[in-house]
Amino acid sequence: MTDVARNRRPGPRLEEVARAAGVSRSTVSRVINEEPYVSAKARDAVHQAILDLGYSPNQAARTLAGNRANAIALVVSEQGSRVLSDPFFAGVLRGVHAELSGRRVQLVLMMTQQDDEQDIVGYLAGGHVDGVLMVSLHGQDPLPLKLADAGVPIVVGGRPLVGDGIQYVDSDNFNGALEAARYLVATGRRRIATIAGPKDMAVGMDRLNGWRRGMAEAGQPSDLVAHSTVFTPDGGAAAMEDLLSREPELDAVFVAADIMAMGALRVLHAQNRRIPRDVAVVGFDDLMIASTALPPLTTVRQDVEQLGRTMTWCLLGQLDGEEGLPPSLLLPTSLVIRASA
Amino acid sequence: MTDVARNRRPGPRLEEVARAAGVSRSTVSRVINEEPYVSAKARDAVHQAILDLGYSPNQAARTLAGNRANAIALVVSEQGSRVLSDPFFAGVLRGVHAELSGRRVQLVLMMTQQDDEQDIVGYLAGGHVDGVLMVSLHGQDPLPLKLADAGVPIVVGGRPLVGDGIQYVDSDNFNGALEAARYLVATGRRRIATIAGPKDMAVGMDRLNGWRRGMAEAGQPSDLVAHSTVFTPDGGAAAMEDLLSREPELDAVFVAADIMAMGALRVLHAQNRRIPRDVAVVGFDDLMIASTALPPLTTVRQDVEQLGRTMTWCLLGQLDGEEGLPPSLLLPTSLVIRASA
DNA sequence: CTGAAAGCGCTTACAG
DNA sequence: CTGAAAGCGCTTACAG
Repeated sequence: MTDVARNRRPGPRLEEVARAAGVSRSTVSRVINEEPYVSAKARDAVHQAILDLGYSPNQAARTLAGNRANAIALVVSEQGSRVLSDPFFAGVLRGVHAELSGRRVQLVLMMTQQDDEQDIVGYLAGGHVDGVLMVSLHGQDPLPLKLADAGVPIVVGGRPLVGDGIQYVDSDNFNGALEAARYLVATGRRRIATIAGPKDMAVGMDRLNGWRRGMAEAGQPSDLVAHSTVFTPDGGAAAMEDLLSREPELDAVFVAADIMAMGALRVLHAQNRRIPRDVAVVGFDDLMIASTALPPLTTVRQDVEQLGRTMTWCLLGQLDGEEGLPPSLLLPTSLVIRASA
Repeated sequence: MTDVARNRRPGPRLEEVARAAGVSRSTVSRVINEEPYVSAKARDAVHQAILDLGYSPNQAARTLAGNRANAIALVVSEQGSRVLSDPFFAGVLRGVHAELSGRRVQLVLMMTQQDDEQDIVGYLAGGHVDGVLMVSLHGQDPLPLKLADAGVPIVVGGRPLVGDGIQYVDSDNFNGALEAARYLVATGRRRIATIAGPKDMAVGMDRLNGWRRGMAEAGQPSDLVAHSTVFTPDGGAAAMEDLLSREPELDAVFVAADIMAMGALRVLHAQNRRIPRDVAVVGFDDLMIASTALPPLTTVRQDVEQLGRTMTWCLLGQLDGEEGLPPSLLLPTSLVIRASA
């Protein structure tokens, strides 16, 4: 292991602050932890001493004595480290950080590998963090359940496919897709297809089911479904080709992710279909690339940063023992109408 | 503050492991820390006990007793939280994580706000982490220097403009730009412009100076410089318009960032310049968008993940007190030739 | 509202 | 190679 060098901290200790303020260590501790029942006089003296001495409490000692880590982990369950470039992850991270700012809670970032899941559970259950935020890319991940079983407070981003009691926050993928489907129907489309995501991810299934519901409502067939196993432009392109060969007359496609929509647009262009005149295209996510696409993509926006924020306050709420927290939360989406549909 | 709930860890302690293995706590500690001078017999007994009991050491206690945090911080100095979506940051993070994996060192992510710099220095100098990795987006940031002064081991990603003794790792921006300039000269371009980055960022100046050197070598003028204050498509577009109005006859442009090159391409297309026939375009970074641009962008690739990895082993080396570490490091770039030049 | 004292779970000289 | 004991810097009942 890395034998991290000794790191002598020369700063003042609680003891010195107490002496400078003319109070006991207990009182200094109370002031630092913003506990009630400290006289204004004592509080002021302590604050002044802290300022004068440039005191910064030792977190390890606080954790050890207080049995509380003042840190939460953001665990990214990944099958390759490319997740980090994913706009979804970046957005969540932004939200988590925003929600944490101003609170004295540190964020520890962990990425799971295939092999070290045992270690991870041990570490996270070992009290090194107070709770866990997890974004699970494949819905079947057993980690959330294991952690919950081990008594670790956890909130998952994106509906997990396994684990009933686990609190999660997700975008309302079903209703987002339903709204997209209704919009296509309302604008006169009569042969509407969909490019769906992987079947083992809740996000994929929820969006597909929303679209299906929309078709059913309108009395339209819902046979034109092509699944892509990956959220990539190429996956979208292959699915689009498949759909076109099965039904050359299709006049609309709901693509369950903007990134796949890029591939679908490419194929439609290559086959000289005019967008939206011949084929209307609606995406999902509202990534940056949606607005710069040709033509600019009509899409269902999800607020990923809000997802991160919501996950964070849910977890902090759990930790604070707040009452009346919802078991899970669905965040609204909104249809952003541009030129492609 | 967030009063993070008590988190009773029910797991076994060192004490129990020692009892189960029939040795003293000291010996267990030595085994865990992989110290020499432990008999094979004792070692095996301890390992077995750890396994049987599912023991996971308490980090806070280790940190407190050992005066070592077993954690490093990745500090992102930001003026707005959009950094997180930046491919540069994502790449660095990926590299840091890759290099850390397998070592028992945690990564704590921190983002600085304008107002809390005092706190940050206090925290980081307070022994909560053993060292700091920092990606500083504006070169003038005083934080690296303050941390170094406070005795905190630090490695900066991207050459800082202030602070002499600070170890940094950067891509070789100067030589990358020089290679781009030479390529344009070699392919017969006679009126070569550049879109440079902000003057207060080392990355901007280094790439500009590399281009200048290339012009000087070829005996070509280096007057066609347009600075953009931001690395955005719009910034690149404005600079391109400026250049075109100053010199309608220009036949090449080296753009100091792919993201700005997108804007430059847009303007060139709008003015009906054929690329590369009328105007050759070379970018820098080799982002994803470079290969999907129209036409695919010839660009200087920098390996951002490698940057993150290198920063990390430099820091770990510092912490381990390794000898012969380079004061700073420049990573090679490479010209990726596509269709735009 | 305040202080003395015990204790959190480890590491590390020290002595053997 | 091993163990007994001190100590890391806090928090928290407990008693006042």
